[in-house]
Amino acid sequence: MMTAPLPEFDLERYLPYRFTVIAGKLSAELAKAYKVRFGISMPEWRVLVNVGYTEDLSVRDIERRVSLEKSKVSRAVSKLEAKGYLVKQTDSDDRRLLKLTLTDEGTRLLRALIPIAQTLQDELIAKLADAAPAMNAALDILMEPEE
Amino acid sequence: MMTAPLPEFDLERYLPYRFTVIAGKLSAELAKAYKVRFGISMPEWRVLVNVGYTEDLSVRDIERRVSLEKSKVSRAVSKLEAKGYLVKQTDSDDRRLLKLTLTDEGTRLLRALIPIAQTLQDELIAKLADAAPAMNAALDILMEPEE
DNA sequence: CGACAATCGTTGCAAATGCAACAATTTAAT
DNA sequence: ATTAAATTGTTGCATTTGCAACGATTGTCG
Repeated sequence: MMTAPLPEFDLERYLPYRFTVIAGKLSAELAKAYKVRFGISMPEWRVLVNVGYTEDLSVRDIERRVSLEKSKVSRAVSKLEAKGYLVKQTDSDDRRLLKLTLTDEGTRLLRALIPIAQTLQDELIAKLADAAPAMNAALDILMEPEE
Repeated sequence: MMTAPLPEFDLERYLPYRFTVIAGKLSAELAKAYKVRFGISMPEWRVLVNVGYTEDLSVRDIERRVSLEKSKVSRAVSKLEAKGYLVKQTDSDDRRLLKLTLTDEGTRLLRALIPIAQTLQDELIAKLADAAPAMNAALDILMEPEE
């Protein structure tokens, strides 16, 4: 007995799949460069950027801003602290919170990392050419939180 | 002594980051539905789709098509086999290769999974509205393999 | 033919991940 | 004020992941 035919479906054009593949490719390039040359993982990089540009962030703040699970943030922060790139202080107003601050060494590291990220971004934009603005508009829509 | 200021950088607008976040969101929805209702993981889903629509695929074929590491493919295939959704046969022409085929039960499962995926896709397209075609064009560019 | 390289799929193992549980602290409720 | 509920960051644990090594098979080149 034959089973009924499958409905049409093209994985190659399927959006969640496409995003996963592209995200993997894009992050892999950066991840490799950072890991090899600086021993830094993607979660650590994201934490660094956040702490670098905003003062006295907490783990929870970062979790919210960067869609990074708090356990991931916590571990990334601990590693960065162990490497001397940032400092944890407990907030005196609310002692559940941490105040995270880059050390000078952390700032130096971040200043080395950013041009690499920026170059990759520039290459992508160049590759996309005309399509870039429309794509960014689309990404804006997809980034906004569920209703 | 002050450290030099950081170059400008906006993580929120950074493409690899944005893709990672969006990919995570989109896949998470599907992954949860599939895991809860069918006990199927994302790698298993991708394998199912591929085997469902093309005859006698090998592990290597799937790896190539779906940017899924061969160890991931191998494990997904084994799990699907254990659940009775597909069958492995060694290719008689080249006995290093496997010929993967869905069982009837696997076909039934896939037929249940597809509408769920399709609905999600349709919602996304609706949400994107005008931006959809341009975004797909951009994704095409980003999907193509490195030079 | 025969040695050597290449390819396929699997597996071992260390590292990364997700999730729930937890202690510490703060907030809310009665 | 006292108890209960909620929040923050950490950690334990099971699962997943990535990567290299491996056996098995096939291809290449003398």
